[in-house]
Amino acid sequence: MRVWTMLDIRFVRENAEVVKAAMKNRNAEVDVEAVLALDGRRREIIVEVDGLKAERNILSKSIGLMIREGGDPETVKAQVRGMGDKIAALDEEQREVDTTLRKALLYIPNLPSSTTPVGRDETDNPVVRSWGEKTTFDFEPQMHWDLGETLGLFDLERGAKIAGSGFPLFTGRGAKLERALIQFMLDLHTEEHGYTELAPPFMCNETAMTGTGQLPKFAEDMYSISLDGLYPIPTAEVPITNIYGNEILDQALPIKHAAYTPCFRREAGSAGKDTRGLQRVHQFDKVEMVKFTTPEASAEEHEKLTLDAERVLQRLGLHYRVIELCTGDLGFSAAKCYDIELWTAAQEKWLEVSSCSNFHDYQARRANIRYRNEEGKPTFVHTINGSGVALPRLVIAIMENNQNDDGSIELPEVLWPYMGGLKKLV
RNA sequence: GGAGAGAUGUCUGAGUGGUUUAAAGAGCACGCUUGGAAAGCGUGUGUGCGCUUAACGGUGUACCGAGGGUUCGAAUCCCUCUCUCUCCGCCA
Repeated sequence: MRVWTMLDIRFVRENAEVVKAAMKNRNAEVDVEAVLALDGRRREIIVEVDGLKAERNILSKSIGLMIREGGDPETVKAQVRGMGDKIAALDEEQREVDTTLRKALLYIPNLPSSTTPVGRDETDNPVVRSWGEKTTFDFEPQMHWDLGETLGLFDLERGAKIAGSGFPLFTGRGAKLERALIQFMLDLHTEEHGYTELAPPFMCNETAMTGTGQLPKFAEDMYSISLDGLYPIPTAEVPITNIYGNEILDQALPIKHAAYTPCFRREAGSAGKDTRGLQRVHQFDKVEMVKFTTPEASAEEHEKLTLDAERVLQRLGLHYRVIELCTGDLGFSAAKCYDIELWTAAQEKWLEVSSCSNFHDYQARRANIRYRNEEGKPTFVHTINGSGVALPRLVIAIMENNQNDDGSIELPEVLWPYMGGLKKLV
């Protein structure tokens, strides 16, 4: 049985202290010693049971021979039957140990990259770079929830009526703006950045959700359709990464995919925080980029993917900054991560619109995605993904930064063709 | 939702309880042959988990859609499930 590993169990065995230190930097409580004990017992059992099976195979063959030659195999049969009982017992114990070990391993987060800054929480995240400048107003700027209502771009009350708070209903030109932004971003990534577009399922099964690391630990963050064992996706990362699950890829790397999907998040535990308007919602649109690379190329491909996301914001003329998450703030599956944040001049704060992560081989191990290295040996790929970008906060930034004193909103020039020539929301 | 057929290695495709140690063919790799190539001939050709080895390797075990079961022994028999195809029903 393949014990799913997020961390290479051999690596953990040989570098226990490194793993312990990494978990400490993450503020993650992980019992490495318990894992090592299970691993040790597992290997003991395998040595013993494989030896017994080898013996049994030889004896079983001799029984076949005896029968063919007219001998009486009953004595040997009885002997082998006894061995069978012992084998069954050991097999059973191994199954239990495997299950326990696998479960423990699934709850261990990835090791941060050696280049990830060590820090305790989000206050230790360094700013890597920024682009553009803060908008200034010579009038009192309005918030997007007021602008949107006045201009008829969305109707949050009616959205809440049919699905609940946090399920926005876009209307008229607001709905068209969503579609325009999606199309603009997909065109940019496919035509200029070399990504192949996908239109994946919007629901995934438990295996896929486990492959990318959402399950088992973050089940409460996900919606679930228990009757069918499905989960509405929290990000396109889940379906896209898992399409190559249990495969040995024979195509050239990197593989680069981009896709639009809606995203569904319960946002458990964040109730009431920054939820006004479109800031934090249960369903939102997003264009996602996913790459599969060799370990050698992953660091560079991660930087490039981040730049691909930034290009979206540059074309839209929006002021942003890139921060790097420190070890204490890093997501569960990520080894290294840049967040891109948009400035909104009305609320005067930064809004996260993209998270660009390098997972190293963590997801590839969980989902079993491999390629053949130069020696022809199956090797886990590295996976990288990032939003390119998420819509609601992007819409907020466009609305709040581009507003005029009469409450109208200037649309970025790159969107004009996608809005049927419309340049301004009045 | 109902009925039927099917799932074997990189591919095609044999295999209904014991030299299956998964036939055969194709493909691929290497070698021989050749001025070079083709043909021909020969050799090799998966994955996981262990043990062993400095390494190359060696060795054991498991894997014939998945998971259980029967048996001394399962690709083969039994049960459950998944997926694919065909027909019917329903439906955008």
